Amino acid sequence: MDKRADIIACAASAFEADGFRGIGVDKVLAPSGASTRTLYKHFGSKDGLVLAVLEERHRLFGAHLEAAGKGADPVATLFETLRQWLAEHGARGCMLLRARAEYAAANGEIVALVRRQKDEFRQMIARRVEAALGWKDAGLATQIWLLFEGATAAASVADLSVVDEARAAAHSLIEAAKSHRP
Amino acid sequence: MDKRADIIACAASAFEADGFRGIGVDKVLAPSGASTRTLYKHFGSKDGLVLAVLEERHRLFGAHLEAAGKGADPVATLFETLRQWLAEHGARGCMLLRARAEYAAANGEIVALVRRQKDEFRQMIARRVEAALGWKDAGLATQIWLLFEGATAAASVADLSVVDEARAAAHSLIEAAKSHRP
DNA sequence: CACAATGTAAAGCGTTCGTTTTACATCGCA
DNA sequence: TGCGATGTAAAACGAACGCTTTACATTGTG
Repeated sequence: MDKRADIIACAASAFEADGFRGIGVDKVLAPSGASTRTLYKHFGSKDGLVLAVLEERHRLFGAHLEAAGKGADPVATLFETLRQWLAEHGARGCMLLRARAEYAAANGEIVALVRRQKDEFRQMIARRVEAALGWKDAGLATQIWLLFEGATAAASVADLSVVDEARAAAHSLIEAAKSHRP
Repeated sequence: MDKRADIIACAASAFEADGFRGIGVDKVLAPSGASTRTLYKHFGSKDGLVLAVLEERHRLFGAHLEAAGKGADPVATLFETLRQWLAEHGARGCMLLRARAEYAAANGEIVALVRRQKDEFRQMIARRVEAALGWKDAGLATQIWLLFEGATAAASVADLSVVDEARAAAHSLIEAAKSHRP
């Protein structure tokens, strides 16, 4: 019975739906049934909870990617995992970037955390691009990353097929790169 | 001396820096020197001001695109205008999508407005893709859109060169499309 | 001049915010 | 058995919130 993990999981849904600044701690805690006292024992502050939620969110999506494996096409797997994630959690834009934007002027720790997480994410994509291509291509890796972030953002105002379109674009770019340095 | 426009312009900067829910009307009005009374005369509510800011933001970026013209490469112009915009206004993610996310559960009118604006934006991209290609390609237009949204989001946690990378990717995709149906 | 429109200045409305505090229940372990 | 750790319940804190109101200054136009 890990109350801390329970609070984080329920809080993530609440923040996802109402934003971080737009919801109070009482409503954030309501789904988990925890009291405010327990919140401040575990996290110290609302911002502390936000940090924990972001870390867990990043870890969980990474775990999904690991579980999906790299398969024959490690880049396509990226977008298939994204589509499945969005179908399950709802498409409201990247929670990490949303938090960064809402706390840009209010909490530098959150800004720094998200920057670190995105750097890590980019490196993971670069590794997959190298596996698909046979050699490193930093520019191509960035382009795949942009398609990923674009699909995540766009899915909040369009249907999930944009993720398939991103996957197709990534495939085109990789094929073009292959033909230029075979 | 258009006080209404002045309030909107100053409020846009304030919302950009602190988010929409994370800042009070007093601080939003401070840069323009307007009183809360003037705010409620003009916009009726804080949410009304947000709607006006979003409409102006969408209109202004469209005007920048118009001013830049379509040139020889109407799609490249898209990304060059974006880079210039981000350099001038700062890269904190698309303000429209940020508002949509913050008001997803609180204000359906804002959600609907942003959806309309993004649909309009996609159609403008589709027209540019058709001009560059010589024929319509809805899938390709969506892919270019994803690169645009991806670059806008990514620039908040990376440097502005990601916009150039997005432009390069768009160029690759268009060249590939040309060669497949010449 | 008079009047309507438009603005600022500032106090105050009730509500909600993040946070702290007091009081009490439950459980694993020495 | 007893005690510390961990939890809920609920009240209360000052501050900030969105918004309203009263009072007064400025300005363009009949």
